Amino acid sequence: MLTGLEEKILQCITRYIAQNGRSPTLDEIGQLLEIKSKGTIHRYIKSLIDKGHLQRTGRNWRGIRLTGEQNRRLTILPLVGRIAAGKPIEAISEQCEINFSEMLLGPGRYVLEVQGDSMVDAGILDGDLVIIRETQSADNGDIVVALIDNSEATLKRFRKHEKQVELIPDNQSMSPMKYSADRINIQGVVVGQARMY
Amino acid sequence: MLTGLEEKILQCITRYIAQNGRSPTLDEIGQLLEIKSKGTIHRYIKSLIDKGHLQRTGRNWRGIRLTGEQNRRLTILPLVGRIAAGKPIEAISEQCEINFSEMLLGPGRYVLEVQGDSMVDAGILDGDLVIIRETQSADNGDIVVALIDNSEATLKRFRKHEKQVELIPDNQSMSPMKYSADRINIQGVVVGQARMY
DNA sequence: ATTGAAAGTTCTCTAAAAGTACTCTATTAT
DNA sequence: ATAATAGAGTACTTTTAGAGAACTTTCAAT
Repeated sequence: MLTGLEEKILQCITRYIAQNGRSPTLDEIGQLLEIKSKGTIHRYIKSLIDKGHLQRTGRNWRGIRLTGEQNRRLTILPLVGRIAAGKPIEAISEQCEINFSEMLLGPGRYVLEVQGDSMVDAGILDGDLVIIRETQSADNGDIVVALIDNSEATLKRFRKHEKQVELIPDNQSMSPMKYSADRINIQGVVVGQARMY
Repeated sequence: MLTGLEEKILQCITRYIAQNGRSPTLDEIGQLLEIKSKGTIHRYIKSLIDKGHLQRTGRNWRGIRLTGEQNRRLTILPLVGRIAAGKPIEAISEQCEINFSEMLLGPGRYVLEVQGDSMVDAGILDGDLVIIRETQSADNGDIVVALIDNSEATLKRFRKHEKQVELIPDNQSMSPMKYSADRINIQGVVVGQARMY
């Protein structure tokens, strides 16, 4: 169980290492978090080490390491910055966090594993997971789970015309298909996508 | 059986944890429910603990925990099946759940926002989030955050040769680059990728 | 090898915030 | 009537957060 400051310091160290490739000094942490006493920082670093979230390499300066052990049940990760080829990691000004729980989970949601390449140009590959929000309607441009003639299911981009519905694969080697609206049932829309390595 | 207020408090705490990743203080609960006395809140929290719907970790601040079931609901979604073009959704035989917490989160991890198209063929698009595990080493084929000459950061596929390191963009219109091994520092490897719509 | 600045360690003191344990009151349903 | 529920409020304890002084260790420039 981490206190507020412990959490802040841990995230600050994680960010610093990600951005600079080495760990910060106590004073640098103090500067980033606007704490003037390095004694205070040290106290919390120590308790983070005791709790197994950090470790020290000998007694070197900048000798803090992240452990990688110790399972915290967390749902929040620090958003450290933007990475683009040929530049240093661009730090994000404010302390920013990504809450996956808030992002992806919610009532009426479920996960499907994607099979096939019909959406590769949208960055949805074979084997990816898509998070679906259950709904009967969709907007133009949404990626939907559509049921055709109550028998086939498919994942396609949705476009509604006058009395027809167009299902568009995001794959240059496949062609869009048009159906009369009454043959298509929307089962849900894609609200997220995830992949593990 | 829960009383009306007990129910309200339990829901309030569950929502707070989902949104903030940590439990609320008594005063915060009071604010959300427009109850002025934290003594009252405390009384109901206590009875919820007695009834087994909540638990406390030690005597910490924000030390309220959800018990098993409710806690798991915050990070898991049901994996319903596989979807492929032209077939009904193929149900997955066993009850299967995707636990995003286990999958993506953990200590020593952080998130970067990807800028640019260097990994599009790997399904990592401009604006996607990648989850990085902090490490100094990588295996061939891993997608890594590499620091070149301690100044540029880049996201590329990693391949080690005898004394050289090759950084390969997954993008047909870009070329791989080779560097002598001492110019390259691995900062982390990609363990996950996520996108929201 | 010496040495001084920078970094880390160990303390003590203070105070604000959070949790705990009560008492007292009002409302409501049985 | 009375028991259960809901709420206010007060007094108290514990935890967390922060400042700062005094000390030791590390590192790099000479």
